[in-house]
Amino acid sequence: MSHTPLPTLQDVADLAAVSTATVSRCLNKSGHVTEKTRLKVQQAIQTLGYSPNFGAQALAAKRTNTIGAIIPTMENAIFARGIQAFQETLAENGITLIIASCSYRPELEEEQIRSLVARGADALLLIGQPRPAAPYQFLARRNIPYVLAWAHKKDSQHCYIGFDNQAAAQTITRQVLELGHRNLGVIVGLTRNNDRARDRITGIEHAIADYGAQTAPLQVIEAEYTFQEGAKALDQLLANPTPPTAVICGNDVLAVGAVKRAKQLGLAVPEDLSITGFADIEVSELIDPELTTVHVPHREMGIAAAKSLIAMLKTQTPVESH
Amino acid sequence: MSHTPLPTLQDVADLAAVSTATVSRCLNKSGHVTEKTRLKVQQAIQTLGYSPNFGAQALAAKRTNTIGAIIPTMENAIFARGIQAFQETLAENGITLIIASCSYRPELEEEQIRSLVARGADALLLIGQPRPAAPYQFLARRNIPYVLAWAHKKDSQHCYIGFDNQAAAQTITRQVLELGHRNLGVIVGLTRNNDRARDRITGIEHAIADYGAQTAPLQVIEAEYTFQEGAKALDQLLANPTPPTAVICGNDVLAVGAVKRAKQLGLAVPEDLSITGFADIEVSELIDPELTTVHVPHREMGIAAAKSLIAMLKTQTPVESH
DNA sequence: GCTCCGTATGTAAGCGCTTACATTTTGGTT
DNA sequence: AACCAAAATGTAAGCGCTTACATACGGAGC
Repeated sequence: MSHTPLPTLQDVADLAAVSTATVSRCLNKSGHVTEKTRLKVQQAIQTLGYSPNFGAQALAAKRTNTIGAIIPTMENAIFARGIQAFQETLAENGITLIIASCSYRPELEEEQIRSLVARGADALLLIGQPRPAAPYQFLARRNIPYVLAWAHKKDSQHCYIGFDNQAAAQTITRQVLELGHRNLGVIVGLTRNNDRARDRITGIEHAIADYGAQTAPLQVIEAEYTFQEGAKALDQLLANPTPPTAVICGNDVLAVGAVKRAKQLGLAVPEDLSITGFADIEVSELIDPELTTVHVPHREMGIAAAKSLIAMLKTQTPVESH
Repeated sequence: MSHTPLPTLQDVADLAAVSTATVSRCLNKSGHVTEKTRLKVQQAIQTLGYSPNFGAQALAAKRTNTIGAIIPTMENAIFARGIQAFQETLAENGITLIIASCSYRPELEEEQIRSLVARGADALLLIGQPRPAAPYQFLARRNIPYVLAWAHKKDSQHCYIGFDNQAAAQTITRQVLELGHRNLGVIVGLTRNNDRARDRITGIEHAIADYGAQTAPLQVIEAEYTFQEGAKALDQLLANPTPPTAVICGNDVLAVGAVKRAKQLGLAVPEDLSITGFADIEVSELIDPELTTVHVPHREMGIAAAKSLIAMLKTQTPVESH
């Protein structure tokens, strides 16, 4: 397949009988251009089928209108939903999203940060908090704004978009304790490289401490993000000589797995065994009885993250945490 | 925050006491460079903390090592899983993914195609088939390779990566008919702008025709991709004076919703009412009894799509459909 | 020691756009 | 009609990189 070369700004300028600068000004809605010339230019763009060259634009303007996101994985419904909203909001503002996934591996994430920046990301969305200083320095050096989403911490230099996992876990645990349970079990995601999971455990522990509850030592089982692992974890908890009467799960997927297993074992939920979830993906309403779970506004977080980054890009100043 | 300007190729060249061409050659692993000078250059890059400017590179090299994908939405687990695999495979090959979502709206998709190309996508992944000629012409004009994923059609000029929805639907319907059912109901996703859903209906109809089945007129209900809508659709089917004894669902989400509703109504599944799913997202194993569903290799499709595009980019030639 | 050739390196011309600055046009005042 | 500020447009200098082409180098063959 051979091609006539694509039209350039110059071609448009020639056809419209104006200078390249004027065409550029039309395109970028900057500067003052008469309605008349704007029309001439638009006409020319139409007939030529012109569309700007990305590289040239990026080179000359020193920005790409591109924002990068590095998430553990898109397969997790939690991130998928938030990222979808993030992307929609960016798109509304003429910004393209580039995505990398790091499979919960920090060293990979660090590499991805460099890669996305090298690819021209003007700003970055990162997930969670624990991270060595190097990547932050790298971003600071290049003056690249970023937000830390799905995470929360007060009094930090970073911009967080998220909610307080610890407080939320503490609340739901307290509810369970109010019901009279005094022997809890916990199933959470892998805490290695996942501060969200760790925060939730802390919240649970605090709630228990508040109530002076927990007759037996608190059992905490870590499990991968699948139904099967949730089920296996429940087996482990129940194998204990003094099995818990209530199980707090760190996310809905584990909770659903646990509920399913409990029913297989002939246990009525919540009569025989109380189980709670966390994170509000829609599977939680599927099982019977519907899961008691913590509501997390994923879409809202995605939208907030996008807005913050856009604001930072515009003002070149950091924005307050949410 | 103020900054010393970032180092450029020229800076590296100066420090290493070579020309910019040589540095460029080192970076791109092209041309012949002595081991000795390669080391000098590497050294210089290290000490300067150099990393190439994306825009300049794109402008000069006329490619971005970026591939775009336009999917209806990431919130649908089907696409999330496939796209995740797609992205991983691209990353292994040093290619970045840029994503846009079109919410099942074709006019938006057309706009996104232009947008991603303008953003420098070297190639594109599109979902499904029905699409006016304009976008294809646009891509041809710019010599941008693309694949049509999650779709399938024989003897086409396009490269498809997918499976035959019609055949799959026909197979599962046949299984149901083999069980003796002669009055089926169908719940599918919205067919408007969704050739996959349409193909599935066709497959179901063919199977029914093969068996000369269907005592009553076939009821087909379209429903949005949510559990609730699946449940509502089941209500509609059952409202019929001669309600179906088996329900074929166009996707697992609808099927799960239908199963849940059936149980609420006191119907045993599959004894009183047989229900099948389609697409194999993991929710289908959640409900009890586990759904009979059509297995779809989402990850494999994502990987295949990535490989095909990379190949097309390398050879500048289209690749055969899968 | 000289020629010749293949390989390593240097030179410099763009790639297509943005934007600071220079110039022209416009239209309201006097 | 002449003047002038403000608005519109034009001019042209890069942005940082790749790559075709030119040049330098170094050893084999005579």
